[in-house]
Amino acid sequence: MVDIDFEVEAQILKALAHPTRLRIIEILQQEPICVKHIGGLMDVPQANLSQHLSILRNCGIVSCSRDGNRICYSIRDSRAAHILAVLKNHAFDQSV
Amino acid sequence: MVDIDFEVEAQILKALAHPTRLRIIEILQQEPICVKHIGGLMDVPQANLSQHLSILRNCGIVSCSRDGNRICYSIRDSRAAHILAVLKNHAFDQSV
DNA sequence: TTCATATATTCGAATATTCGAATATATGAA
DNA sequence: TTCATATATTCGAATATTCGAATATATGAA
Repeated sequence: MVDIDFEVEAQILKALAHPTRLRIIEILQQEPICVKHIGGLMDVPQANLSQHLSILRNCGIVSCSRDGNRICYSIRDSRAAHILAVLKNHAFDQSV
Repeated sequence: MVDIDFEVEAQILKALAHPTRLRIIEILQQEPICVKHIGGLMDVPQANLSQHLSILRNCGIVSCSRDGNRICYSIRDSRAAHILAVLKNHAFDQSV
């Protein structure tokens, strides 16, 4: 019995599984944007926002590039945006 | 600034964010199936499997119904299957 | 150089998750 | 009733996550 291992996939989901990080994905989905601007949309302390961005970066969900003073983030793994879209559908198979 | 709250969505992802639980979703996606049969496909101790099923049940991702001795599980929130499908595409926007 | 601005990192306490071990519960058959 | 089978729950130790506080780093402007 070959057990398909969803280790990596689970890691991706774990990285996305936080309200703040889902919100970040929603923002980045519109357009690449710098940390300052993300913070302006989110009411999360800078250090904490940076921590969440780091988690998304470390598993390849987002990437960033420096532009002078600013660091601009964008979505790198398009599955993140797709997953967010699926979540927003909240379609259930059967009714409760 | 109205902060859209992804609390519930994050909970769904957190419930899915485990290799064993993703594997369960993959199995249930084929057909509803009882715990014994799931265990037969997974090499996970019965008690642990039951714990994972409980997590999926508690957030509405799967539902179950008793059939005599057996308890048959099925996917209730179709987003789970969709998210698994998205994960399997592992399509990246840009190359590394 | 010095300073302001933008961003990241480190640390640690609080909290949550994971999983094995032990046990409980429910059903069917004898 | 008793027992086997199927499944769930409880407990606790190990580990991981979260977040604020403090601090570090990088860039641009003066």
